[in-house]
Amino acid sequence: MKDSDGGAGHPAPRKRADARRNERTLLDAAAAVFVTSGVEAPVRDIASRAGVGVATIYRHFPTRAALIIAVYRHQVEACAEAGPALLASSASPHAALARWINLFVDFLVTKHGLAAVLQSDDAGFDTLHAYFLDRLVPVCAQLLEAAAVAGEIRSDVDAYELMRGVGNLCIGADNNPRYDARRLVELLISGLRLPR
Amino acid sequence: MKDSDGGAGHPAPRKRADARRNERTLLDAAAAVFVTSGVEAPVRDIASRAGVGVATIYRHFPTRAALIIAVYRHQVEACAEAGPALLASSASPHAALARWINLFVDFLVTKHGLAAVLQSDDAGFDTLHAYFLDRLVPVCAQLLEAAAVAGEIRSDVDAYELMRGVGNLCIGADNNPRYDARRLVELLISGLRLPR
DNA sequence: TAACGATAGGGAACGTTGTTCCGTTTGACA
DNA sequence: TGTCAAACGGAACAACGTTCCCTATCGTTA
Repeated sequence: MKDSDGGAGHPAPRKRADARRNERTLLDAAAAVFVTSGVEAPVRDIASRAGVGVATIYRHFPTRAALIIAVYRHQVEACAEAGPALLASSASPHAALARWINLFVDFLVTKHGLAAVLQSDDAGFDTLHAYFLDRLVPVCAQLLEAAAVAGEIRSDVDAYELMRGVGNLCIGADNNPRYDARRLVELLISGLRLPR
Repeated sequence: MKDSDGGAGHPAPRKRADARRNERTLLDAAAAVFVTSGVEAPVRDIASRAGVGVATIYRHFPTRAALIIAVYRHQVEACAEAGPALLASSASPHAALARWINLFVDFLVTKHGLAAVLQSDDAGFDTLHAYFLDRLVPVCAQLLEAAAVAGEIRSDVDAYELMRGVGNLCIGADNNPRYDARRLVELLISGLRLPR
């Protein structure tokens, strides 16, 4: 975790005012374009929406993954932090798990194309991949562990695999009335129950 | 179903010999390139592998979807026909369903990138999408119906949704030792069981 | 067998994307 | 106010899908 601005950051020479202004402008523009055209919208679209040149995007966000991470960082953090909270407030670990997964699914299906890009094996998205996984897999693992200890689910489920699976199920879930990712994820989660 | 060649096809003026030869050559080249570079390999790669110009590809296969369908048609047909056979030979409808889904998963995970393209909302892949769905959803529906009648699974599962879900779970399953689509699909299928 | 017309082919050309480069502008500080 | 590094804009490059047009070839017929 690097200090973004506040604090006594010695090696952070503080960027120029126009640079910081443009960074904010770009984040807003990207967020807006992502909503309408998906996270794979052309770079030029984002640039022109922000009123800057394309090079400015690359200067601030060296890869598209970095831009996507910056746009959604807050929501991912919130999701990650909700895990322990749900575990504390829910009736059972399995209920907490189910609700947390729902949170994640809600996040994904409302971000046009994000789920698809998240599973892409394009090398450019490696850091995006890594960020989501690093942040969320441990939370998922904690919930799985608690539910397993409580004897509610089988104990041979890998958190990484489950997160990938849930992410996959969310692909194409937007604007398709015949495909409801939530329902399938529920099915998957109920498949976690101890066979008997 | 249109007659490919044999039979008394009146409106089929029989293509020129070089055209038929190139079509076969292209199918072979495409199959080979798909194996090494995935189904989204550059058109030029396929053309040069076949020793023809790019326009020749478009003349025979107007869209990439058409080419993919042509390459995998046999295997898809075999999978579709295996459904009723499994239903007849398995101990229970649920077992038949599980085995049939496994067949489908095995097919998908061995075709580099096919699962991803199958769920893509790119308009160019609509016909590919439609072909797979038209051919396989009815088979799946039949198996689901039989299992539901036998009281083995819940009856509120939509075949289309299940097929999409299984297809989604297969995305990125190749060359990733930490992600086993088969395991997750099994979880999903076991989630189909009647809650009790 | 030679000539002809339609069929099919090859590769250049076009449009769209991501990415990089370079000359110009601008903010920060003395 | 002058200087200079930081930041900018847009042109330029590369890779891709797709189309176009001229040429080569096949099948037929005289």
